Amino acid sequence: MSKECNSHAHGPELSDLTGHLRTQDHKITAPRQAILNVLRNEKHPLTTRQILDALPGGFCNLATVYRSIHLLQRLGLVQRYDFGDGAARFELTRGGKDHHHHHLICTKCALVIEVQQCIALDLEQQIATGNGFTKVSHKLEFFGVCPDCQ
Amino acid sequence: MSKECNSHAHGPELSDLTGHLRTQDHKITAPRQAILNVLRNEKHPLTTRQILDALPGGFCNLATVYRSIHLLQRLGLVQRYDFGDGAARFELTRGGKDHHHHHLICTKCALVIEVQQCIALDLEQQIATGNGFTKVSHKLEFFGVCPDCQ
DNA sequence: TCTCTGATTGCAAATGATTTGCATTTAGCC
DNA sequence: GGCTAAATGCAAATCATTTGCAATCAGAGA
Repeated sequence: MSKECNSHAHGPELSDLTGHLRTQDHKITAPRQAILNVLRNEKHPLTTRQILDALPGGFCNLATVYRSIHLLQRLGLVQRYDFGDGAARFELTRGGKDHHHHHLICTKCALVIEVQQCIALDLEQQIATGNGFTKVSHKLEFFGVCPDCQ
Repeated sequence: MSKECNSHAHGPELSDLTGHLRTQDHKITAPRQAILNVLRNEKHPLTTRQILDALPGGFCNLATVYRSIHLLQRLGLVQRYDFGDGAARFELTRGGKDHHHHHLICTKCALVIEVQQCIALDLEQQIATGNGFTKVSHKLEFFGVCPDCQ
């Protein structure tokens, strides 16, 4: 099948991918590149099914999307989000691992807005030390009804 | 089967249940009372399966647990939490709807610690007005490795 | 460039959480 | 005590996700 995936690459992530993959004994395959490109063109988290549908017809299997996404997640290139429905969503990690953000999700129409502020980091540290936990992280998402749906 | 469910009732929630249910044309059934009692004796959120297992053998069906939990949730008596694994967890709403809290979960052993502080409420309001959203809520959970698992 | 080998993929079946259709039972009003 | 809509049990359906296995492929080395 024809590769449209890395021909019009833009941004630094594709080279990140190749770099990260290579250093860890993983192969740079067409599905992985294609999935990464889908994520690069999206500004909101996608479910695995949405990723699959965004790939050119029959490009790869849903199982491969799952496996690739998990790999990218392990490498820190992809971030997982949970919006409270049963499905995990994935978004490209942009601007380094430290740049984290949250979302405001409309419970009626599923509109997603990025929330840049994060106030939980201080509390996170406080909670970590207060309870003797290490490697502390947090998940924070906001829900509501957007102007159009009110 | 013998009813152990509301014989040793303690705390205000059971009367809350009966009150809430009655005013909305819902029936007070043995499964609903039993499920509520399980939740009253637990201080951390439970999955539907854990609720079922905590009920005396074969007391009711898993489908009934789901339906009851959803009803209790709609009535505001039960709160849903997501710990990032695939399963929803449910906890009794204590001390009125305003008393909300979060959790610190060990990613190794699933130990759960309640986090009383909540710093997201201010931000929640700010985000609501800033984006024109109404009925804004949020989900915030902390994850880490507990002292025993380090 | 050719070969080799372990990593990766596709497919289909398994798993686990959750929902649903339908016939039967039951709570609570009369 | 009987009636009726609501609730339950059961089994099957649905949806997200994982997994076993045989076929394929990327990339290192000849």
